[in-house]
Amino acid sequence: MAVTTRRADAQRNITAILTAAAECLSRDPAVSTSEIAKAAGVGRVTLYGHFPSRAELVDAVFVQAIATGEETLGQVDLTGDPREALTRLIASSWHLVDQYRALLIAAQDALPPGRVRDLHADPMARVERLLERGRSEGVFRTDLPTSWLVSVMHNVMHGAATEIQAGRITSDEAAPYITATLLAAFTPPE
Amino acid sequence: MAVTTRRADAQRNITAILTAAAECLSRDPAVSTSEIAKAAGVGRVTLYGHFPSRAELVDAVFVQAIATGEETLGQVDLTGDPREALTRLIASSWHLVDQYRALLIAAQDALPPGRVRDLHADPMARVERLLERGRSEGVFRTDLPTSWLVSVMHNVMHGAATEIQAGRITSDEAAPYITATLLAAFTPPE
DNA sequence: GGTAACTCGTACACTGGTGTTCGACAAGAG
DNA sequence: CTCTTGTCGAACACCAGTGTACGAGTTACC
Repeated sequence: MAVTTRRADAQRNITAILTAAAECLSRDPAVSTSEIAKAAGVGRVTLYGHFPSRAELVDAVFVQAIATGEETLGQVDLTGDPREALTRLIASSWHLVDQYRALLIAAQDALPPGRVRDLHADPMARVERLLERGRSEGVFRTDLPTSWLVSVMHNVMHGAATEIQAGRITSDEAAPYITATLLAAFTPPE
Repeated sequence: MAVTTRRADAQRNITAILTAAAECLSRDPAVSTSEIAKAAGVGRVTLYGHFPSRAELVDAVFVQAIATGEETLGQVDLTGDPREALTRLIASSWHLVDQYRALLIAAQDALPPGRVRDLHADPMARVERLLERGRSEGVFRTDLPTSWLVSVMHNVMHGAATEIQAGRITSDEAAPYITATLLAAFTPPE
């Protein structure tokens, strides 16, 4: 986009809308554009002036969320013992999962099918790489496909987010629970 | 409800609506009442004659689904080695989870909060009982709360349903994958 | 066969969202 | 200072769903 030609206040509003949308969508995946505009301190018309449709706004927010998530995850040390690396990765990523839970739902029913998965490609690849390494070193099981293990990790983390929201576990317990569960699940049988 | 006073054709329509709704909601959690009525071969007005609102219809369908599920699960032999009992339980329940996936979503955003969980109490208790027994026999881990283990089981099964729908695993692979994963995850550490 | 129960289609009122149009106004860029 | 760019609120058209009202027609039950 020709951001350079944009006037300063326009640019300011765009980022205001983006951050407001991120916050609103993370609370309620079905927020109306009106509420997002209001939260951004901007008229609804202005919002539509920058984002042609609700879907494109959600997409932009989602892309941004993935980007900042990637930044965090990129700093995690994935070298050394794969089990310890996985522990570190869980500690960082489960928080993101918890945070962007509702946003993911919003993306899933506002964006065309496949789009969500495409944007998840990078973070997914990171997990896959670590799991593959662990498998080749005999630390993680190889009797199940890597994609399945990734799915299990994903779902257990989401489950933890649900449990927290329901008040059945605390935020502090989540990471250790997830770690204990996944390390056991990924250990080779016998 | 005074089913006895109902005329025969009315009773027929009610069950037709119920089964049609079950099928439609299992495909798309957001189907309109019009489509359900159409699928049941009934006018929309007739539907509203029997179910005062969409929510009550969804509730009725959900109650029915739970009931038939309970019937299936009730026949599973949960005695003997807890690990083998769990394997049998997974074989029966994961299919139900897969089948009623969309219906659950429909229930979650049409029914008052807590209602879904209330109706799940029985199937949940069955799982808990088995896990508790396994724990007391030293076969399942006790370093994590039972409720967490139930949650993990739930989420892994739902994940499998997602993977199937995405075409990444086949229907046949699901049960063995889930079993292998959960048995490992539930095994006491060390 | 009469009657009460039920069904049907059409039509309507209502709700809550999306996206657009208009014209007046404000603010940044050069 | 001027002109372009952007903003604003109000209004509008539109869509899709829910739930209701009516009146004519049909079906089961006794």
